[in-house]
Amino acid sequence: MGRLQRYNKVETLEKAMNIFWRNGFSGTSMRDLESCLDMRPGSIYASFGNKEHLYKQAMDFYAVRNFNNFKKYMKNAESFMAGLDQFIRQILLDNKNPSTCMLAKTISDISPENNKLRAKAILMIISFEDIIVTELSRARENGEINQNCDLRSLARYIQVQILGLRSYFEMKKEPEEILELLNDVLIIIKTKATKGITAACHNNKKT
Amino acid sequence: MGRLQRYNKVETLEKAMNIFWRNGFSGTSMRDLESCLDMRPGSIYASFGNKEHLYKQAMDFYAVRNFNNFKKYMKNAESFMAGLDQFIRQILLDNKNPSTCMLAKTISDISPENNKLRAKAILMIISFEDIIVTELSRARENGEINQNCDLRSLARYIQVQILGLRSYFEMKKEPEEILELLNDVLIIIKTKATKGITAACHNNKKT
DNA sequence: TTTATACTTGAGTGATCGTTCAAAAAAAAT
DNA sequence: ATTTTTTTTGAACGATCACTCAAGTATAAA
Repeated sequence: MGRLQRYNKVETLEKAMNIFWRNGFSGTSMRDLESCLDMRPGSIYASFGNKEHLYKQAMDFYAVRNFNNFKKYMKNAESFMAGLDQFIRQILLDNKNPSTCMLAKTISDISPENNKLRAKAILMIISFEDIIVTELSRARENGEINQNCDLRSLARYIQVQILGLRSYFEMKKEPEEILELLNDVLIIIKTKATKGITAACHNNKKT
Repeated sequence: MGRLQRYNKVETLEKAMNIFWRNGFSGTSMRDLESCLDMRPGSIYASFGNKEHLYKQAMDFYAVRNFNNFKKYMKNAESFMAGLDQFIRQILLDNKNPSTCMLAKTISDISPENNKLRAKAILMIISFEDIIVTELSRARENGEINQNCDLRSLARYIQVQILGLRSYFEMKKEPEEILELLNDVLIIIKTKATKGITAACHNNKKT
């Protein structure tokens, strides 16, 4: 039956995710990974293939954990808005991890030659948008959202808000500012959802 | 008087900015720079110091160009909102450069050890926020903005919107979606500016 | 106890990294 | 012409990069 595995694959992937998330793909060396995972190169390559493949698996780990987190908050909350509030709040107030989305970071980090990783990240961001749409349509059935509201369009808007907040608070984390901006953003999402506004004209649109 | 300089410093810095902006600090090698700038390593080091110093100068170049661009649009437009519209539109619809803000990218890219670069990027983002506040107060004098409006807070909100849009459209650039989202975002900024809303309570705020 | 199997180890691979510097080249001054 | 000054050049440096693989170690079956 051979020697037993010294490393738990899930725990190891979480460690890899943390360091990749913080330092990026090209900012993380195999030697960084060796000390972070407490594994020698041979073991890493035997378990995860190469650096790129390990990054892919770390991204999968990140995405699945995030998607499940979002669904969990949505399930437990009394409304879509309450769930969204809790979900974003937990991300922004967490000081252990970067506030920037790892998928967004991958898309901007990766040089043209590694566009396999880029493409994968894009697919996963779109998947998350699909999940938002699913939750939105459930919320609409509960009467939380206007019938005329374009859910896909609203989901895109929500994505922009989340990415904006996460990107902004990567530079400074002052709780009062976080909560004020989060509050602003949520009020407007709620207004958009209940009023069903999509494409009213603002004054300098020439059409 | 010695040999004449073969390279124009400004043009060279622009090239350096472009490749750094696209590939990031650790994603760009000196050899990439050598071929992009058409300079041999000795010349690069003589003109710009080392890689980190060159990156700093490229960031300065980026920031100054962006700040001036913003001011130019504000000066030429008939209103703050019209200027903001043109400014963001031009960034998002430009296909030659990444849509992500180079400063935001620097902040998320850079590993803890290089936090000189990080700190510089943060300072410059805050400077941009100051410029927004300046333009907002001018707009308030023109009666475009409510007297009760907290300009610093609104500037922060605008930053989040810009960062969100730029991050989102780094993954896909579909003009209709860009224009729709930009329109959505601008309407809400205008509403916030004219109504002077700051911190109304949304339904699940427990205070 | 021995054998077969599965996993870990870490020295070592060639390639590429950021960086240096002596020599060559091009201009002005003598 | 010769010298002086400034810039460019590119081979070469040690360090680090991602990665390999033969040898070592730990388990279960025979």
